[in-house]
Amino acid sequence: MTAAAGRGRLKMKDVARDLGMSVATVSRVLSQPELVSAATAARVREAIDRLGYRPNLTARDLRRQETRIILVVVPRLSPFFLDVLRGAEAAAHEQGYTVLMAYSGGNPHREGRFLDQVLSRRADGAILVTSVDAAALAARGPALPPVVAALEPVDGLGLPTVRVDNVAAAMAATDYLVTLGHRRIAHISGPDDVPMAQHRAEGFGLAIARAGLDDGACHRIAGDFTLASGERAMARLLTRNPRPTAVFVANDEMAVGAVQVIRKAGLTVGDDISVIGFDDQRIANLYEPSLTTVHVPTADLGHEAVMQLVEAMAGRPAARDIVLTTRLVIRDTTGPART
Amino acid sequence: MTAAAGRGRLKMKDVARDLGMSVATVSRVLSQPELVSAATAARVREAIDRLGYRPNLTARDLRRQETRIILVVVPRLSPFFLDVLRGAEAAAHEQGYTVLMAYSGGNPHREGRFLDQVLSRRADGAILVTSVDAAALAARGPALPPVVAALEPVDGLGLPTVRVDNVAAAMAATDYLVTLGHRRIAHISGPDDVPMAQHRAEGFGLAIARAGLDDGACHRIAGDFTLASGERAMARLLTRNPRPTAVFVANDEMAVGAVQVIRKAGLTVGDDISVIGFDDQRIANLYEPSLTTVHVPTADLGHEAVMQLVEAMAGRPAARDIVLTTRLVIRDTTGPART
DNA sequence: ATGAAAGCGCTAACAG
DNA sequence: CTGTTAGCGCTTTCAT
Repeated sequence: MTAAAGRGRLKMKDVARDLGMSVATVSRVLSQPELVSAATAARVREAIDRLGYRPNLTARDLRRQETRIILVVVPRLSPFFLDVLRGAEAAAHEQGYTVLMAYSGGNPHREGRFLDQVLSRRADGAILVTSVDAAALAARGPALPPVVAALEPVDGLGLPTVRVDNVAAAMAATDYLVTLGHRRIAHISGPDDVPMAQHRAEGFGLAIARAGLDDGACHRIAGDFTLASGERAMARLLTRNPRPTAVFVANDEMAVGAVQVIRKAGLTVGDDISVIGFDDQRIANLYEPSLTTVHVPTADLGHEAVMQLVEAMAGRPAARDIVLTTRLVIRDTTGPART
Repeated sequence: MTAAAGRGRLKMKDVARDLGMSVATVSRVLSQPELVSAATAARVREAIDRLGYRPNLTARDLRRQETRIILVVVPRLSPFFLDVLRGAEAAAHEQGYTVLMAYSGGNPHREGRFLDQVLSRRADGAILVTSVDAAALAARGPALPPVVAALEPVDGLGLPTVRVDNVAAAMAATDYLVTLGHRRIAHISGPDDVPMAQHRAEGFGLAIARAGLDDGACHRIAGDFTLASGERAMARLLTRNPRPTAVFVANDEMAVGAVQVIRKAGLTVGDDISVIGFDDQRIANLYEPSLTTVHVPTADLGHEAVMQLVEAMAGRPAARDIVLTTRLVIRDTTGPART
């Protein structure tokens, strides 16, 4: 019993021979049954079942030059990206495509390898749910496969993009804190080299400047989007004197970490210190106190990205840049600045 | 630039012609460079880069009869399954395989279609992180591809399995509540038709019986593993008279829902009512009060499943049934029964 | 060290 | 309606 012995060894030829027919007829029963007489089709199907034949999709793909597979490349396996995937999955199913997901770990090298899978026709197209290094992508040569960027644009390649306006959303969130009377607002950002983090930090900076706040009092500390890094950043912020009265955090995970540290320090969140997160992940509404945060339509992003990809794969000109709307969801971690 | 027009359709033949060589030589540079002179190899690589050539993996797969791809089929896109995927991903990477993930939605039909992908040689093997309908699987014919079941066995097919002992773990959790003096212990289970849910419920029943508790006072209500269903189930349990003093819940999500309902009812969790969850997901430790729960080594399950699959694909006899250990993690939602 | 040629299993003209 | 045939792009003997 070697591995090969158990595999789908039977070929179409074997089925044809069993029936005394040509492989073309068997193939037609599988691909274009309307071209075959009902009686013949029935006989063929019976033989297929009886023999346990399975078509070799690799051969079919090679011949048809398409796979009906969409590859979704995600940088991390967090619930956030899962939501995007969920939306993509639903749209692909509607369109008769199968979604396979690949995990890049944010590693440009691995990201490139998955893109090669598409370039090499193992999938018809790809969605990059990530902020890829544009240089790494450009290095893959002039011949990019059908690719749609989701969440963040990939600079300089003119890739169709489905995203949210992180800069504007971060500004709106910061503005809200200003409206509440806060003057010393800190920002816990994501990694400096991640475009999404950069944009959210940029929005923060713009809002601070526009409000005319003292930039020196508005500290910025970088985390890495994990809860633990949010805790570390907040712990450092609490040592500043005077300490901030509000913190805008670049995602919900870090925001939860920040809230925990604030509470452990004996301070009251939403009163002593206000906190705003980003993404509106499930935990934002689940945690106590529930988190004021920026809602991002993750599933819609995935759904729309697939629709754009399907257009692109069909050779139709896709919209270059689709921006979905975010909104600030006000819950329990924000309140007026105490004077 | 002579290359610009190519648009990803370049074939090996085009590279060979550009160099005045045969395709065999180009192929060797890519697959078996040691058979080619260093000078030739360098020239070929230069041309490949210059022209932006990418090999067609579908053609290669067809010829080599292998893809080095492992398909991981998950029933739901929850963090729980993500953790399993994470472990699988790591192990596959070590072994030179690429993991692609497919989402079945628990739908046996779609599960079958993904299995067909493997049977049809689009992947070398698959891991079913789920509780598949054994009948649906058996119907795929005698020629099953290399498949390993993770989390739950698939009855009657003798599939290699990597799992935890849900029955024993559920018994241990329930026993702990008995030890604390609880006599009216309820169970919020998962869907009746999901084997994992069945096993956890079975363990609960065995523990209740062994402790000689009044079965009529130990209510069972089925949820669907979502937080909202845990809330609904707990709300109903609170209407029972006398109401339970402890609840064993089949996963952490539902347990969190249950805890929220208990608190909203003005009762104290861990004092008025004890709650035990299952899985030890991140939220179990994050939520306040932190959740007493059964730790499941999710990433290890994925890792071990891949290792078993690699063995199976190599034609080596894999272990039939690997059981990883769980352990009860005692946190804040459990306490002695009040007399 | 390199080239010529035979397929991998399937689909799609093109003929009957 | 069904059969014959020519590939899809690549790898791998078998020659040289």
